[in-house]
Amino acid sequence: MNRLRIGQMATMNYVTVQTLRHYDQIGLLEPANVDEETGYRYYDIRQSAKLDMIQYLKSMGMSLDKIREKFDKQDAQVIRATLKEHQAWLKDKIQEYQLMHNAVDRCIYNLDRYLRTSRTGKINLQQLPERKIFCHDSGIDIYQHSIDTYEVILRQLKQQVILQHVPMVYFCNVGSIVRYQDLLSGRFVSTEIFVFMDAGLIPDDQMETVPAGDYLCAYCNAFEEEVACAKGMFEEADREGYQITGDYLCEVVTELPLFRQEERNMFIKLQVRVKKT
Amino acid sequence: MNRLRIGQMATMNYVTVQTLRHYDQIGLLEPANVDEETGYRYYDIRQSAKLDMIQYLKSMGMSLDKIREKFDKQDAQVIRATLKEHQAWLKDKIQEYQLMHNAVDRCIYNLDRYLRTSRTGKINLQQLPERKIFCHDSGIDIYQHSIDTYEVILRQLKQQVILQHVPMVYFCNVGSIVRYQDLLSGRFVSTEIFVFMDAGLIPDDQMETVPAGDYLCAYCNAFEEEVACAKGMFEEADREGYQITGDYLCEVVTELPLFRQEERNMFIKLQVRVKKT
DNA sequence: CTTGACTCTATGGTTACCATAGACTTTATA
DNA sequence: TATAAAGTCTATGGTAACCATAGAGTCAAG
Repeated sequence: MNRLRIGQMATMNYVTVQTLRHYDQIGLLEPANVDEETGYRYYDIRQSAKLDMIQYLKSMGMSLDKIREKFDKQDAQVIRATLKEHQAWLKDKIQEYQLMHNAVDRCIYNLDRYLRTSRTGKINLQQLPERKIFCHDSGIDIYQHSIDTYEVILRQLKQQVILQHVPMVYFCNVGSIVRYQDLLSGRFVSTEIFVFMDAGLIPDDQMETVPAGDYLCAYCNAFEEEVACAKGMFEEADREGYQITGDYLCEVVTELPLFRQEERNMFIKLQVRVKKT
Repeated sequence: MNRLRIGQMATMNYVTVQTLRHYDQIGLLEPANVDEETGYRYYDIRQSAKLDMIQYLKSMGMSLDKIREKFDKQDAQVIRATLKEHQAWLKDKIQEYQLMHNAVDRCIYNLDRYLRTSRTGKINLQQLPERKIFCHDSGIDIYQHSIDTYEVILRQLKQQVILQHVPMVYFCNVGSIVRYQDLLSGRFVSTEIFVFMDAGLIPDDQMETVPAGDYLCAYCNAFEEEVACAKGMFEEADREGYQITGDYLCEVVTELPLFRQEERNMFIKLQVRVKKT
């Protein structure tokens, strides 16, 4: 029982022959003895204990390198510390994947909204919850410039977002803002763009709050249609007796360079906070 | 603005030059044009949109291959389906890591128990919760054989466990069982070994339930000490007026081939259900 | 015209193996 | 005992998403 050939050792432990050879090569688990002439590896069944341990640690997500380190250092306290460390790493991983999962959720939600609303430009009233945004002021009015300039400003925002260690998943939900003051005085200008964020992602004082409330909303399919569509929305507000009470937001709901290749293809949602007069 | 060199494109988008070159090589994002003579890549800033999308999908955990597929097929429904599929994959991942996290938890708990109890052989009464086990009957009495035979039987259990698609993390918490009937008739024999499992891992009828209740427990450090230690425990039960009411379990709490290399080094917990007479 | 910054291709590295080829060894069968 | 079949050996190249490096060529400014 203590001269198992590699194939026997492998089948007994439900691993492949290559795996055992690999562990030998990296010095993680060396056969009990090796025939010098033929190079044949012979294992002792008691080495299964170490192999079990390897598989056990591996199934906790530990790398073979780390596992070997553990076998090298034989101090229980050091091992405990490594386990703690590894546990923290796993917790991070879980959070990371959770975040991804949420992102996919949002993506599907947005895609569905796009598929449903697709080509309509209808104006409607929506009750929207409080939202958090992270703003970037470029000092340049995007309505005075082409899409190229918009791209450059977006790059600036992207850098800001990455510097804040916010994952890229959030970057799909950006927008621009026209301030209430400017609206009142008839200036449709926007030098600020933003990205929607979840609370807790970055310090609160870095974020701005968009209040909950009634919003007049409209969807449109292209950057170029926005101004006309917004104008229509403001007229509708007037007709229906709504009074504008806050900033105007242009939210990029979903953008699919999937369809029209190589260029931004935006589905945007215009929104402005109102109250019934 | 539409003849950005690779370095400019890279810095604007917070990616490395190599990454862009890599995306070009695999045909995921090709530069707007390439100088045929020098091979220099020139990008258009509007290609940032596609790059954003790539980074966005990547941050959802999608592989570049899958992303490219998405760009190839341009059907929104197909994309939706892929997203759903990816979401399910992420959910699996999260569960997987959660399982790993629990495993590390248990491992640390066991290690601590080992470090605290280390060399004592004291007998004490513990209230233990209900537990689930997965049994394997080899037909061979492990107390009649050496550690080598025990290893072979463990390999059989391991195969059973793997065939049930139970992750290896569970395999660190095994044990052997002496049935109540055998105890009563004075036969200290064990042909069955088992692994502790969580409810829901495999169909309920594949698992056996170890009832909650009062257990007389003792720890010991080696396979060879078990029988003597168990005998001491039964005598103690007699003296203290406890009546044995169920199976005897020998649980391998933690085993650290970390310390004594190449061989199983067990820390085991003996336990038998009792009631006060 | 030179210098320094930039870019090019090609190669080897990362993890934990799997797959394959071509040569050799062991075991089982005829 | 000869041969066939199965097992084993080393060496190489592949996986994913890049990073690092070497050595050669290119570009823009002074």
